[in-house]
Amino acid sequence: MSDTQRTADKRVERSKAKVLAETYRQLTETGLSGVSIDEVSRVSGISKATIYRHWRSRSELLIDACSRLGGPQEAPDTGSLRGDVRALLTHLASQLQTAAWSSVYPSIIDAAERDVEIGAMQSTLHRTFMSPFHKVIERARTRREIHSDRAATELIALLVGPLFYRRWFSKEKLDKRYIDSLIKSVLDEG
Amino acid sequence: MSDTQRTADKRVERSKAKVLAETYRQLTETGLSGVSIDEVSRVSGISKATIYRHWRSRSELLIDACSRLGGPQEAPDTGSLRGDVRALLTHLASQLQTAAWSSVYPSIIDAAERDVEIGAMQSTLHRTFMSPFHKVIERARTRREIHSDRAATELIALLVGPLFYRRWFSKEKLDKRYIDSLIKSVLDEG
Amino acid sequence: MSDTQRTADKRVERSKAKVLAETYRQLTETGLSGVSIDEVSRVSGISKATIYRHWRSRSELLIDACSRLGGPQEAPDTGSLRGDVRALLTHLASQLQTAAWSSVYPSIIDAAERDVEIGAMQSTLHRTFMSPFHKVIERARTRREIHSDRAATELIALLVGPLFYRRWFSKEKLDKRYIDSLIKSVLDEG
Amino acid sequence: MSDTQRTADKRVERSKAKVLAETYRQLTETGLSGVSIDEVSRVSGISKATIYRHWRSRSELLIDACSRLGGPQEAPDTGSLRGDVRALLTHLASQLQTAAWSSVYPSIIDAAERDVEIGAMQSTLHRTFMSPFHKVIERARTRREIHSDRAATELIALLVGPLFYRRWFSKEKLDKRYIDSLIKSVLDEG
DNA sequence: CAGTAAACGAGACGGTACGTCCCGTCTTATG
DNA sequence: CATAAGACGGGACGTACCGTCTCGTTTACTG
Repeated sequence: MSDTQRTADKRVERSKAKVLAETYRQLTETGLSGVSIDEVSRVSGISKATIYRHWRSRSELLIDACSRLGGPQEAPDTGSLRGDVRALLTHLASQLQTAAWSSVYPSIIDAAERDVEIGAMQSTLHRTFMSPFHKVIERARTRREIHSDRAATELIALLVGPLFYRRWFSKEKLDKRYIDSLIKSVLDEG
Repeated sequence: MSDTQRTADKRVERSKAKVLAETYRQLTETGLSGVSIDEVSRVSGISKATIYRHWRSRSELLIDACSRLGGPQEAPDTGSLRGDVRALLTHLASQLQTAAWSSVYPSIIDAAERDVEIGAMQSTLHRTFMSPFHKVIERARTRREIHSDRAATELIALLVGPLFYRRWFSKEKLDKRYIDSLIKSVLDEG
Repeated sequence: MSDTQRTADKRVERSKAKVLAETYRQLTETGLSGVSIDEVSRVSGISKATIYRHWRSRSELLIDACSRLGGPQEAPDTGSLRGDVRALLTHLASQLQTAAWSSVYPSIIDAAERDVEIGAMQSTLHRTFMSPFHKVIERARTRREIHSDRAATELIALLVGPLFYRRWFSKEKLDKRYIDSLIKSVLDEG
Repeated sequence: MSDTQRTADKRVERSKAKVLAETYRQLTETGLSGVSIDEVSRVSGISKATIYRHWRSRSELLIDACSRLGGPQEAPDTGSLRGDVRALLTHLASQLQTAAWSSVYPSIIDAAERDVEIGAMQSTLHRTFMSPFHKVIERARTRREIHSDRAATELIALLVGPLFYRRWFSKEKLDKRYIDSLIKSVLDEG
C-alpha cells in the first residue's frame, strides 16, 4: 500500500528522471556552481515549480545528481594484493583523466567546505569510491599478505593520496610508469 | 617617464589595495564563488567602474587576490631530511586545519578545472607552497642522505598527497601520530 | 440508483457548501482578487479538482459566492414615503460603513467592467439591494404621495447616488445629519 | 547643482517614461490588477531591476501611472451656475462613457479599500476631477446665485453622485435628457 | 599656481538566476 | 463515480549579481 502510494503517479518518475538527467549533464560540463535551475527547467521541459516540489532546494537537487556520479565499484581479484592494487590504481588513474566525476569532484569538495549536507554526500561518495580498496585489503589480510597492523585507511591514503595530488595539485602525469613506482614505494617498504 | 607611468597615480594604488583587501576577506570567508563584486564595491567604497578599470574581469581580480594566499614559505633546516620533513609536514598539517587558504583551495582547484588562467595561478600557488619541500630534498641530496634517483616530485607526492587526501577526501585526523606514521612509511622503505 | 444519487448529491452539497463558505470568508476579507482557489481548497479541505468540477472557473465560483452578499432585503413601512426613505437610507448608510459587502463591492464593479458574467451578477445584486426602495416608492405612488411622473430609478439615483459617492469617492461622513439634509434636498424640491 | 544632479542621467527619464507609458497602457486596458511588471518590462524593453530601482514596489508604480489618469481639468464659464453645471455634467457623462479612466476607476477604489497609499492617490485624483465643480460653485456664490448655506461638497454629491451611480451601479443611460432632469431636480428645489 | 587629463563614486542599465505563489488541468487511488 | 491528494506547465513576483555604461566631481601632474 505504501508501496503503491510511493510509486503512485508515473509523471513523478518521469519528471524526476528528466530533471536529474539534465542536472547531471550540466553538472559534468560546468561543475556544481554551473548548474542553473532555470536552465535545467528550460532544457528538460519540467517547470521550476515541479523541480522545487521534488527537491526542497538547489542544494538538494545537486546532492541527488552528484550521488549518481559514483556507480557501484567492483573490486578486482587477481589473487595477490599487489595485483589487486595495480588493477585498482590503474583504473583510478584512468578515471581521473577521463571520467566526468573527476572534473566535478573539486566543486563538490569546495561546496562541502561550507555545506554540511553536501559534506555528508561527499563522504558517502568517497566511501563508495574507496570500498573496492577496503575489500582487497581485507582479502589480503585474510590471506596473511599483510603483516603490519597499519589501518586500512592509512594504506589507502598512501596509495590514492599521491594520485589525487598529481591529478589536481601538481598536475603531473598519471601513467603506468608512475603507478608502478607508487606501488613499489608503498608496498615494498621495509 | 617610465617612472611616472609606473607610479602613475597614488589613487590607483589606494583603490587597488582596498579592493584586494576586501576581495581577500570575502575569498577566505566564502571561497571563490562567494566573492561578489557588488559587495566588494560596497564594503571597500571603491566603485564597480573603478574595479573593472583595474581588473578586466571578476576572474582576474580573483586570481590577483588568490595570489596573496601563499606568502613566501620558509624551509626549515634541522640538519636531517627526516627532521626537515617532520617540520614541514607538521606545519602543513597545522595549516590544513586552521589556515584560511585550506578552505579556499578546493574552490581554486574547481575553477582551474575550467579556466586556464586560474589554472596557471593555481600552478604558481602550488609551486610556492611546495618550494620548501624541494629545498630540503635538494639539501638532503647534497648531503647524500638520499641515494635513490627517485624524482623529488615523486617523493613530495608520497609525503603531501596522503595529507591532502585526509584533509579534503577522507576527512580523517591529521595529528602528530599520523604524521610520524606517514614519515615512517615513506622514508623507511627498503 | 436513486439511492446512490441521493448519497452522491449529499456529498456534492457538502462540498459546495464548504467551498462557498470559505470563498465567502476570503471574499469579505480581501475582496474578489484576494480569493485564492488553492487557499480555499486548503482551508475547506475540498480538493481543487472537486472545486473545478462544481464551478467551471474561478470567476464562476466568485460569482456564486458574491450572490450571497445580498440577502433578501426588507422594506420598512412607516406610513409615509419620507419615513420609509429615512429608514432605508439610515440602514444603507450604516451598512456602507460596517457591512462586509461594502468593502467588496468595488472589486465586483471592477471585475464587471471586463467580465460580462460578473456584470450580470452585479446587476442581480444591485436589483436585490434596491428592491426595498422600489417597494416604498411604489407604495407611495399608490398612496398618491408622489405626483411627479419621474421614474422610480431616477428618484433612487438621487437618493443613493450621493451616499455611494460619499462612501467610495469623496470619503465624507455618512451621519444622521447628512441623511436628513439629503432627504430634504431630494424630497422637498419644488 | 542639486538641479543638475536631479536631472543627471538622461537614461533615467527615458526608462521612467517608457515604463510609465506601458504601465498606463495596461492599466487602461485591464485595470490595476491586470498590470504585470514582467509584461511591462518585456514590452517596454526596460529590465525589471530598473523598474524596481525607480519604484519601490508594484503599488508605487501603479500609483504613479494612475496619477496620469487625471490631467488638469478646466472649469467652464457660461455666466450662470446652471450653464456651468450643465457643461460640467455633460462633459463628465461623456467621459464616464468613453474615457479610459472610467473603466479603471473602480479598480482604484477597490485597491484603495485595502491600501492606504492607493487611498491617498485616489483622494488626490478625486480632488483633481472635482476641482472644476468647486470653482463654478465658488463663482456662483460670489455672484449671489446660491443663497443656501449648503456646503459645496453636498451640492457636488447631489450632482455627480447620481451620475456615478448610473455609470457603475444601475448601468442606466447617461444621455442629455437625464442630465437635464438631474439638473432640474437638484437646482430647482424649493 | 592654473589648466587639464585621468581617476573616481554613484549608480543606471539589460540580462539572468533565484525560490515562491497561484491558476487551471491532469492523474491516481480510495471509499 | 465523487472525492482527496497532489503533480504538472505556465507565468508573475521581488531580489541579487554581473559587466557595461554615463555622468559630474575630485585629484594629481604639468606647463
